[in-house]
Amino acid sequence: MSNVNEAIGSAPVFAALGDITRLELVSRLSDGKQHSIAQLAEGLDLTRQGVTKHLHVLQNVGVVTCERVGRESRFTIRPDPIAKARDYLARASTQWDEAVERLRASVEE
Amino acid sequence: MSNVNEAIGSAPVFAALGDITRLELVSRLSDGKQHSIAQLAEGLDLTRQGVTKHLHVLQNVGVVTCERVGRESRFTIRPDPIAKARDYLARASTQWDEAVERLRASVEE
DNA sequence: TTGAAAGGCAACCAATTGGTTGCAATTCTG
DNA sequence: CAGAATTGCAACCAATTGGTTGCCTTTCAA
Repeated sequence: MSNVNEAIGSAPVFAALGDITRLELVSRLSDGKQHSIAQLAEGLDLTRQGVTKHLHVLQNVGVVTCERVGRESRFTIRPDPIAKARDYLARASTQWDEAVERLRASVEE
Repeated sequence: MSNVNEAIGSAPVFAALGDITRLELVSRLSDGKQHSIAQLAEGLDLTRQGVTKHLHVLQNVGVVTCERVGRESRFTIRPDPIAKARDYLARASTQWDEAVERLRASVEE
């Protein structure tokens, strides 16, 4: 995939991570285990429905998946999208690192 | 700074990057050079004011800075916030990598 | 000096977001 | 079975977002 397409592919993931509550949810899910909604809502200062909405946002960009088990909805983190976003930022950093280095060199030459 | 505070500190940066137009602007600014608004707006399918608003969003989270020179506003990328966000994602990845590894080990033991 | 270029500011608008409440449905458990 | 737990769905709401247009100011250049 081209760089630019990976960029626009990562934008929705960044948007999903751009909320403190969702970042907290991702953090709680980072143990790799399955968590029910009630479990994830615990201690957060908003209603269960609010948490549900945030989980759906994360699900829509593929950061988490959901599996219904009995009366529970169990959410699990899905590594790939975040890894892609991470790699994108890593390459972006390298890009301006090198650019700045070239600028410095051309000034000092 | 604690991990959780770095997380909530990165949330606004993620939010700022969670838009295709702004991601494109960051990309154009990744050459480390200064760019005027008119220059950055070129080729984008929205008005100059639209671009200005996006630049302000990026400026508010510290991703870019602005310097007025003559009649131009020159924007420059500012590495730090993106680097912080990158590091946060890197640590998050490591975190669930290790967690998943521990889970796998405990299942197979 | 006069016109064009670059940008700031404010008002306005539709769509989205983040949140709520109420209620119905399913599933577990004593 | 009866009640509690867990969730889904829909309606509703205020605030934010992403975008526009119109107009004014500053600055550059012929």
